[in-house]
Amino acid sequence: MMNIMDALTRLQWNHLFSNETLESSSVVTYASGTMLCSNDQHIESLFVVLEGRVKIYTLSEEGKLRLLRLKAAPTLIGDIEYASGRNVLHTVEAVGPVTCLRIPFEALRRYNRTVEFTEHLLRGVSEKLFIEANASSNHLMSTLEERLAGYLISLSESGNELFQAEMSQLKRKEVAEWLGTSYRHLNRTLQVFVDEGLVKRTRKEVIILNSERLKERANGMFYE
Amino acid sequence: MMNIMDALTRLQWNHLFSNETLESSSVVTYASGTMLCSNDQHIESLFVVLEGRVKIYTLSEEGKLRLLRLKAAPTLIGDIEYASGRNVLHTVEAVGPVTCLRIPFEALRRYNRTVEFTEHLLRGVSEKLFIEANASSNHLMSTLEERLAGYLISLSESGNELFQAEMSQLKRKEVAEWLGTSYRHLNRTLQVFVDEGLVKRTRKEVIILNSERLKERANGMFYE
DNA sequence: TTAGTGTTTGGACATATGTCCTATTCAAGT
DNA sequence: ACTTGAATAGGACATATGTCCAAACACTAA
Repeated sequence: MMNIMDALTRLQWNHLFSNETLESSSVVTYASGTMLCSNDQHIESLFVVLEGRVKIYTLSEEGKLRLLRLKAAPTLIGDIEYASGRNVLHTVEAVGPVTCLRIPFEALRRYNRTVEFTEHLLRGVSEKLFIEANASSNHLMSTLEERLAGYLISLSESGNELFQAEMSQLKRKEVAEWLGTSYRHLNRTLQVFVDEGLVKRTRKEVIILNSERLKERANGMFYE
Repeated sequence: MMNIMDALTRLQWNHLFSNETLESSSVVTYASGTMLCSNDQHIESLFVVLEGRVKIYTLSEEGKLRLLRLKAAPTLIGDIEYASGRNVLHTVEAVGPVTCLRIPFEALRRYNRTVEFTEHLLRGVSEKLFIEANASSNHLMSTLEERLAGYLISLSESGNELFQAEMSQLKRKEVAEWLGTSYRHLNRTLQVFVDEGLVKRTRKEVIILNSERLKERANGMFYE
């Protein structure tokens, strides 16, 4: 059983929550595959993901999946909903076992309306907005070739460890979902790069052969 | 010359700013077409748009325009950048004369770190995130036919006055930019609706003939 | 009027991407 | 060693959308 205060201290988030708030909270553990919250549902707690990784996506009515991100701890889940009072924007699912601190919104409203905490939320939400907006622009303005090249480059460049930790080891199908395209088309585009000698493809992985030219293909696209 | 306090009181935003903050601020007026801030630039002030309308968009390096929204006062500009410390996310341009209260970030940092104000920003930013995320999902998951039908329906339904006020009277070209498509393709799709008798098209406007079937075509798409 | 400029309309064509299917390959289990 | 199921690979075809262009129309200013 993990010690909450230690965990929060490690993240330097210990000053964010009042004692009353923490007393109203609980540590929860989710098995792989569990949904912490799902699309359009009501939500009543903030989750502080302390350990493990989560998958964030939206599922449309027709069943299409839009994968937004794989995120490693620490992350806040439910901050957007707490701030806006709306239903859940993106579904969050545990990838492997996940430990979180679950804090009821009610406790936050009662015991935690401090400037520090609110500013923390604000920073987090605006950061998310930046990522979402950029992803959306990129998607709108560039072709899969550019985005795929960008993805491969982003995985290989140093100084991008966070992205790498979170977004490498996606399965091919997940990469397609993340890039917002079909599995078929991802393969097709990969093959183009293979034909041009930019990458080599084994059954398990893609190896960059010519990162110079691949980066040109990415045309400025870079994820972080 | 407008009275700031009156204007803020009318919006019920008077309690948000301290006296020191307001003393560091100034009222500015922009002529139509002026950029309040532009893409990727540094910004040092928050703008409270008190009167007029602004156009929010991003301009890619290649010169492609992505129109996000036409927004009427009251709106905050620069909140996202203030919260995240990043450069400007979206360009904002005056459509017609615009009056704002300009508040230096520095003043906010010094004299305005209250819970009320921070929560106000937080609500605003998360609201923007919702809109952005939905727009982006819609775009990704649906065809222009659905989005255009959705746009037309959204303009015609009652109970959607805010959207109508902000988004009607776009020129055809702007509609295309907003829907994220080419002028050509917008016309093509419009023609499909004409051929099916769903709408009538004069040189200046589009008139809905069969809102029933048009709504079916929208397939749930609705803007507000 | 005439010229000039911007807006609307639509043809012709190229291309990015999706859908549907079928092999093939690999890994895990019985 | 067989079977089964997931994951990879790619053919064939349909379609949504972009690009480039030219004609028709409308509005303004000289």
